[in-house]
Amino acid sequence: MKLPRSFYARPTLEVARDLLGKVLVHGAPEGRRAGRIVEVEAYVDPEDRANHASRGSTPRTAVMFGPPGYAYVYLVYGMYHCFNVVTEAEGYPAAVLVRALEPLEGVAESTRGPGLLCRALGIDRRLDGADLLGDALSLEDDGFLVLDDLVATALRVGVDFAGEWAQRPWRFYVRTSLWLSRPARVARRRNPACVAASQPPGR
DNA sequence: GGTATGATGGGC
DNA sequence: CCCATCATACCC
Repeated sequence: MKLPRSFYARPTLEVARDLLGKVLVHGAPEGRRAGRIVEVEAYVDPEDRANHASRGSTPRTAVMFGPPGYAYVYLVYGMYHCFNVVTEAEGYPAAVLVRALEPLEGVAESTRGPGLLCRALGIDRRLDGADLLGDALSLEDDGFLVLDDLVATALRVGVDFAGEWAQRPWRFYVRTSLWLSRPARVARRRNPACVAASQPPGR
């Protein structure tokens, strides 16, 4: 079932954590494309320099100032799109960036990264401002549960320019997933202990 | 294993 | 000029 509006109208860090395990669905004309969310980042605070809305409302960021449960989709580095979920009450600009999906349905390319997953699901700026309770783009709960023990936090990727705000541990991911973004996979190789609990005991 | 760099185009 | 990225080239 689709997540209700009330799911999104909450503190952004709670929404980010709870988005892990939910299913992102693009109801494209060519068919349904879907994946399970395994990695996200929170853009929580209007003062956060990494938050696109920290310089006020602009044509690009206006949707972040609107009601929760809508898509914020933008072009990044001229080549890729990024998909975000607008959170909090109307007027408070915050969002969660979806960074990686486990492919579920109709997916032929990699979904391991925010730009790649948009390409794989066919998400672009035409879906900016889409209502996530609508048919084109939605988030669904299929009953899959991500236990707290499987959730790790880390610094957000690519926001070094944001000064002290870059030090906030506002990235959340399923630490055992095979489908994380490249930065998350590299970090895990450097610190295998972060998946130790997922290894079967003994042989 | 790691870091550096260019593609590419809209935003401010 | 700035980038909420990614693939590739090259070096240890």
